[in-house]
Amino acid sequence: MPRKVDAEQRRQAVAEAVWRVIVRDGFGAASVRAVAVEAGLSAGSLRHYFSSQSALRAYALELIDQRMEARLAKVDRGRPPRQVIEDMMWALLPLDDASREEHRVVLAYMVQARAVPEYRHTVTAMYDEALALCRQAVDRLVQAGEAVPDTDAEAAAAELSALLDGVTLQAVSFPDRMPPERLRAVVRGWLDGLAAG
Amino acid sequence: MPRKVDAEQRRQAVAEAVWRVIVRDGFGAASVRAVAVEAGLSAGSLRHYFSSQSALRAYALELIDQRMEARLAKVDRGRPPRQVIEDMMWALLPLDDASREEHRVVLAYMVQARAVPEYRHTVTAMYDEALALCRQAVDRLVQAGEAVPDTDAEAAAAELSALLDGVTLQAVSFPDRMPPERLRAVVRGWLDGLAAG
DNA sequence: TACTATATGGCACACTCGTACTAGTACACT
DNA sequence: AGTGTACTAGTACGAGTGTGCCATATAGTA
Repeated sequence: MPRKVDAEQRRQAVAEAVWRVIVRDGFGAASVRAVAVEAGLSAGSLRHYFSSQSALRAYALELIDQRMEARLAKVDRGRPPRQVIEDMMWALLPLDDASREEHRVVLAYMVQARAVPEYRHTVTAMYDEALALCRQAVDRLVQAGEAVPDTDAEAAAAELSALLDGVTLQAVSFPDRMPPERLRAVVRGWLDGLAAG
Repeated sequence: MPRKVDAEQRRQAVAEAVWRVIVRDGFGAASVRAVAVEAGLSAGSLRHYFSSQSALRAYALELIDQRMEARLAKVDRGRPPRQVIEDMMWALLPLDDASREEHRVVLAYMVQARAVPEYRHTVTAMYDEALALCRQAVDRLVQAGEAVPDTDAEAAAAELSALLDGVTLQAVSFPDRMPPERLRAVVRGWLDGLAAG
């Protein structure tokens, strides 16, 4: 018998199957049976890892949040401010197929969260963290002299946060209109604008 | 019996019922039966106006697109450029409960469009029109001397488009974090920044 | 070798789904 | 008055849903 640590790996594998089904066929298609097939299990077997469908979906959301935070934590902080900030953005923004699919999952949950209160806490926490990150970015750029001193940090952070959500939405929904190079250019352009005043 | 013009009104009323169900219970909850109840009809009766569920959902998307374009067309063009541009933005952005719900519907379709190719054309057209509108806005501001002459209009339009999508997404998903005043402030702040260079 | 916990798959139940079909009603036109 | 069209409601069917239940298999332990 696999030990407990393997059970957690299996739960994660099932959650990743949830992501794939959501990306391929939409949130509503993530039925217990469809996820079980995607994960290579039977529906009855899946229920040994998740006692209900809502528990399954909730875990899949929690896990994607953890994965994104882990990716952000890996960014090397020992570089120039502007470089660290850009690296953080590139770690969070949908610049390749894998992260695009991740953000599609997050967006699907964000939309569903209005009908399913269970998702609201995690989804709102992700927004708050993104906004806080933007605020830190602006503060550091001001402190490093790469932004005009009279910058309204609060307003600039709100604007940056909206800009990042916008390019993310566009890259996720219209990947041919917002490819990685264009996405990077938009973000870099805004940061340059902050420096120029 | 009601004549044809009344039948079209009924179709629109049913489509609005679709919107309400999507906003309240999510896209997947817009079943034929649920929409029929919301519209005050029987499921069998609803099928006399829409031959299938996909036709119903497709019409509900087309109609919301028409409604938004109509709202945009109503903006008075005979005012100073900056005013006209702001008025257009306020006509399109989710600044009250009604337009917030409209954008929730659009966002739901945008997410579903990845699984249902039928929606892609309309949704992509809406994006393209928004981007074109941003491009026009930047051009007019440059022409009116309310933006620095060396502005990269293409890049600025892309940035503005992303910013608008971002504040829309935030106002729709986190209305308490992005209330109308804050949304207006973000947009005005960006336009001011364009003028300042 | 037994025993137990974990894991797996299959089945059954009540429910909802889209849709086809039928019957009945009300109005317009000849 | 008769005929046809538009409309409404209801029912039925097959498919898919979440979930409870149970039989089986495997691996670790006494």
